Amino acid sequence: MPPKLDNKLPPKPVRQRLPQYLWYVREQRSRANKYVTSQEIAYALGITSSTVRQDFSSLNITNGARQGYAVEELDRAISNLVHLSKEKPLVVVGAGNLGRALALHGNLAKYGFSVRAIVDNDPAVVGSEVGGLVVRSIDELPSVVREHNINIGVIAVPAESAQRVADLLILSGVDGLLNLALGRVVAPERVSLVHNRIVSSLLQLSHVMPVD
Amino acid sequence: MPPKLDNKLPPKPVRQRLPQYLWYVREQRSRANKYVTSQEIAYALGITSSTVRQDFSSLNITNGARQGYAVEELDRAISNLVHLSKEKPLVVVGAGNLGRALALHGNLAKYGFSVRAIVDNDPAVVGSEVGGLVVRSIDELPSVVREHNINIGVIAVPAESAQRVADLLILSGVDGLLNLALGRVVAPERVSLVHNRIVSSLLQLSHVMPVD
DNA sequence: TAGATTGTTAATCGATTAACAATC
DNA sequence: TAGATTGTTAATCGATTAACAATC
Repeated sequence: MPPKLDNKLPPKPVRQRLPQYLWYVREQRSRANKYVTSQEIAYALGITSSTVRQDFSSLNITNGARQGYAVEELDRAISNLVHLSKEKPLVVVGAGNLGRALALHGNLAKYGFSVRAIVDNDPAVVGSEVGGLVVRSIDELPSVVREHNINIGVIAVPAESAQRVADLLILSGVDGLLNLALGRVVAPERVSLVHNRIVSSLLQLSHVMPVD
Repeated sequence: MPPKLDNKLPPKPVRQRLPQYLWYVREQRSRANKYVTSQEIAYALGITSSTVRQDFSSLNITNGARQGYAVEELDRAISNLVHLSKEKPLVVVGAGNLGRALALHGNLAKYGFSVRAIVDNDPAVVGSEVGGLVVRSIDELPSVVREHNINIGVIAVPAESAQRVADLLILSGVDGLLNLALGRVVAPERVSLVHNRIVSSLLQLSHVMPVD
């Protein structure tokens, strides 16, 4: 039996926490801290140390049972898991405020994401420049995707067009979608789909629905 | 015993779905559909009809056991629950790309959120205009919050400053925080806090961590 | 009424937490 | 070694789903 070749993806909540783990670990590293315990991490992220250990258990790192996790090794393990150093080319559909903000968003690059193209359906916008990229027509989407080996599409269009754009992206060969629109989007099994909606987040603020 | 005065907040996952319910219901309304069943809603949002009914059960609406829910009544009930028509003033901290996109984001208004002010700590940015608002200095935050009766603060600054900004917002009297930064943010019990991180969403795309 | 759909209880599923023996 | 911290199993918690009697 091989060592431990289970190539299973960590469950969604774990994947959600990975970027924060990474951020915290780097923070420690930049302060020249060599070790960090599950308790410290837990406190910093507002979760329990048990969750931290549970999450890390699949990481296949050396057991630092006396002084906690070795910062450097942790960094490497997590970075590796999220393919941090691998370029992940993406296209932004919709050159409105949100689309532009995303294209200019510096943090994406830090995690290996690279905005390779931005497209829009408004002829008045096509041809204008956003962060060094010329906005191209949505009609060119298929060729743009092919050209740049893009496999992630970001949907930053009004709700009504979200599904249409999704279909077009999938047709163009993308296999991952980030939907920023409120609209309904469905995708076939083989395409992974994540929703991120600012308005929903705001409505989650519990005091928005006061008990009084 | 009074009718049913349990003033309990719906659980977080329900709150997450409310905007989507609302969006779908309005969609139907705009098509002049009078009734909608839990099955139709479920299909549209990619969840089960059981979840839909479970979520709606606390809504205190008339039982439309034959033809489903009355669109108009649903709309009213959900809108009411999320205080859709009530103005919810907010301040955006950070006039970078993300902050500006948010301030210009039309959808916020549709849900009753109103960006009343935007502040930044960079003197070069203070004084410039974003969507009809003049960017003010972060030093003025307390008075800005008081002036406009703001109770929601949006954190759109680099990770390193996130906690500092949060503290300042809380001190200024805000009781809800939306954190868009990757950094760690903690807040006292009485302040509600929600995180929304684009990078985390992107990393959730499962194909970013391929099994091969 | 008969048929369809809800509202609600109970069963299932999955994630978080607690606990503790194994490890350094 | 003794003490601290991990890795992992078992217990708990909460959300989703299934099922079905109540309702229109």
